[in-house]
Parts: sequence; C-alpha cells; structure tokens
Amino acid sequence: MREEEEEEEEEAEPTWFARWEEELPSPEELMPLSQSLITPDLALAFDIPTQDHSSPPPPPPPPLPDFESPDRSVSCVGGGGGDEPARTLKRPRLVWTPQLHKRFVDAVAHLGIKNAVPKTIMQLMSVQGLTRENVASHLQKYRLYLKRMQGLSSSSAVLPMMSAADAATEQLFASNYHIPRPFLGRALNNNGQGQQPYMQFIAPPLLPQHHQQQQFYHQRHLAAIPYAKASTQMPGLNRITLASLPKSYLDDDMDSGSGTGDRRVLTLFPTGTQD
DNA sequence: TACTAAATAT
DNA sequence: TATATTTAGT
Repeated sequence: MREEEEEEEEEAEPTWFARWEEELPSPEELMPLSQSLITPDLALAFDIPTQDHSSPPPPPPPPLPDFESPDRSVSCVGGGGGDEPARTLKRPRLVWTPQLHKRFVDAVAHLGIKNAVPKTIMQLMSVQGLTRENVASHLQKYRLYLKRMQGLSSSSAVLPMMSAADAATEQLFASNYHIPRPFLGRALNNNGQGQQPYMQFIAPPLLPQHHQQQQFYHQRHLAAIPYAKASTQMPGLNRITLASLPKSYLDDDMDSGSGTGDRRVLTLFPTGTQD
C-alpha cells in the first residue's frame, strides 16, 4: 500500500460550514484561554508561561499537594498519555498505603464513630494534599469492609485469630485493610445481636489498656493539631506530611509497600529514604 | 454544605 | 478485576 488514500472530502464540505467558520471571531478577538482557564497561581505552580502577565497579583502559596510535587515519586496512570508529567491538572490517583490507611484508621478511632466523617477525619489526619473526597471514598470502602467483616464474623466463629474469612477479606483489600485487634474484638463482641449496621469504632477513651500506649503516642504526635475542633485549615499546623512522622509511628504493624501491587500510582510515603 | 451511596474511570 | 474518583441524591 504505497498510496495512502487521503480522505479528501472537499467536495463534501458544505458551504454552510465555511460560512460558519467565517462567522467565528478572529483570534485577536478571542480571549486567551490560558488566561481565563488557568489561574495565575496555577500557571506559576505548573510553570506555564503566561502570555499576558500584566495582571499578576501576588499569588498565594499554591496549596500543591505533596504527592503532586515532583520531589515525591509520582507516576500517573492512564490519562491521555503516559508521558504526561506528574503535574497534570487532573488529580493523580491516590494510593492508600498501609501507613496512610493506618493513619486513617487511627483518626477514625480517635474521633469515634459519631465524628468519623470525611471532613473531620481529613482534618485529623492532616495529610497535605489529602482531600475530603479522598477520605470520603476511603471511608466508604472502609465501612464496606467492616460491614463485610461483620457479616462474615456472624456466620462463622472468627474472633481472635485470623481465619480463612479474614484472609479472604484481606486479599480482597490487597492486605491494605488491617483493622487493629481492639477494633475487631470490640466490634465482634458488640455484634452479638447485629444491632448495628456497622462495626462500632473505638473512641480513644475506650481503648483497652493494652492499646492506650498506642493512643498515647498518637496524642504525642497529634497533640499540636486541633483536630477536635478544627474548623478551618490551619496553614502550618494542619499540614503534616506523613513522611515526617517517626518510623515508630508508621511502621507500627504494617509493612510498607508490601501489598500495593504493581499499580502504584502515587505514594504519600516515599518508600525510600526521605530527608 | 456535607455525607453517603452509586456509578464511572483507570 | 480491584481500587480510586466522580457524580448524584439526601
């Protein structure tokens, strides 16, 4: 095939089309899209050259999520092109690492089921770049998982140790969804009659002695965070990069990056060394 | 406005 | 297929 059939459809081109094109405003009349669609701070953050920088108001520090900064190991999946740099306008897929999930669970535990709503959880977690949507989505999934576990536990005795049911569930969640032992025990005990749709979370004061230590160092690290009544995002305090947390916190009982699989998109926890 | 559940996308 | 994101309903 040496002759590529050039699809010349000139003849089929209707006249109205040409006239319609004529009626279009000239390029000069058009307002530059980059001006209206990309805010100055965004343009600055993403190093987008702005043609007309006649009105550059001092842009506030761009709330760039940690995982969007090129410093972190970020790789986008899917999208228009794999070659696309990490700084796409589309929010990259967040991977809930075991550590991040642990922080999530801890936040939920501290808040209690009553206050365990996306916004509050997000504030308590105080992870930079983590959105309420992220938390809401994860919370949904988490509840689903708890619900599932509840059902499994009611049908078969699977309290203290991990049984096949647990193992299967864990597999379902790619071993990402570990639930602290006190959670399981408490919930299962409470579940005798199946009175509650979801497993009941353990509020901090309800934690058994054995886990008060856990609660303790949580308080140590989160003491500065007004999570109890954080109504507004505090610029400094509310932004805590998980990577800055001590290893003792992160490596509590989870192995990092052991079950993320090969679809890691972005990680809030740089698995390597981080300074 | 925020939360939850369902649908959709990757 | 599993997970995260987005959307829609309350």
